[in-house]
Amino acid sequence: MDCSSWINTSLDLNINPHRVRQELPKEVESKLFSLGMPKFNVEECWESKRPIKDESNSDLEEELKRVTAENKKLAEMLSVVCENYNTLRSHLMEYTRKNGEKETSPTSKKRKSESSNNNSICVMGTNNGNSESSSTDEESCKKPREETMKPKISRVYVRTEASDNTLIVKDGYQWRKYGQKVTRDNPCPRAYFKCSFAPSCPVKKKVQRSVDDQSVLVATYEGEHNHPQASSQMEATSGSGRSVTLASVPCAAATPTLVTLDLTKSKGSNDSKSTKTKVDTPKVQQVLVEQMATSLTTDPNFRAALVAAISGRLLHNN
DNA sequence: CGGTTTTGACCAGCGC
DNA sequence: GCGCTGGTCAAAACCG
Repeated sequence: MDCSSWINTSLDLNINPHRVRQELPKEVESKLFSLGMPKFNVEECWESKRPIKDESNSDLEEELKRVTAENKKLAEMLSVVCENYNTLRSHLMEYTRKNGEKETSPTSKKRKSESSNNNSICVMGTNNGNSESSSTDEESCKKPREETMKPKISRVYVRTEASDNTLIVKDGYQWRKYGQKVTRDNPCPRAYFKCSFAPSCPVKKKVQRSVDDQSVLVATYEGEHNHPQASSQMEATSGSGRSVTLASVPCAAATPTLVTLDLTKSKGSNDSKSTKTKVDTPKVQQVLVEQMATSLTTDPNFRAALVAAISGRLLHNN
């Protein structure tokens, strides 16, 4: 699989309000650049919007209202983006379902069934400790007979640093490694994990590096957790390592509410539990991600609002 | 000291 | 039946 073309779609608006002004522009600029947006001079934005020191209170209040309105506008745009994402995903599900019908050749053999029983695919990437994910979390649509007998299996692709040799995929749950094996078709060892948060939790996880791209970890989950996620919030807010939970987005400095976009829990309205979700074709994943990125980066309103919000945020925090 | 990781041994399924 | 392979077990080592 050629994963080198995966696109970083992370917005990562988790701006630390206490960060000094000089640090932020580079980070924000790099994030926007990773979205394909042309570089813009944040300093200019900053300078143009920075209030005069002896500005009156009325001006500050007006500025506050403006920033609030921008935040509201951004929130609306975010909801639109989410809707677009769900629409795209439903289209993807429809596409994969049509393709999947042609290749449903269930086998009774245990080992061979593994490759044909992957009904949920997640794609993640890491970038400087921040994580993003697009995921589908569907129920199996295999024959009911098999569905009742086999645990739910999902597969997650995690892009890691090339120098990262660990087989750790931080997904908010607590795992205990119980085995490691070198398989025949992959020189990299496969690690076996059990969920250790709840003793009765039947979920198991296998983690192995991709044969084609060893910077990509392939985590295969078997079963469903029978307990709440233990540390998703902690993982999301810490921003360390690889996490399934998407980056958090604080809304305002005065009220640091976290909006966690946990796409892994998207068993919502657009999900069809009877939809087959075998999405092993990287091209399909790439097209999906590209469409998402394009829909964001080509929207001038979104760009303008984002720039205004960031600069306004800097202004507000100063 | 308790939990986790490591790692060799063991077991079961499958193909020949 | 035998060998190969993937998955699991369990004792020892490790770690905080």
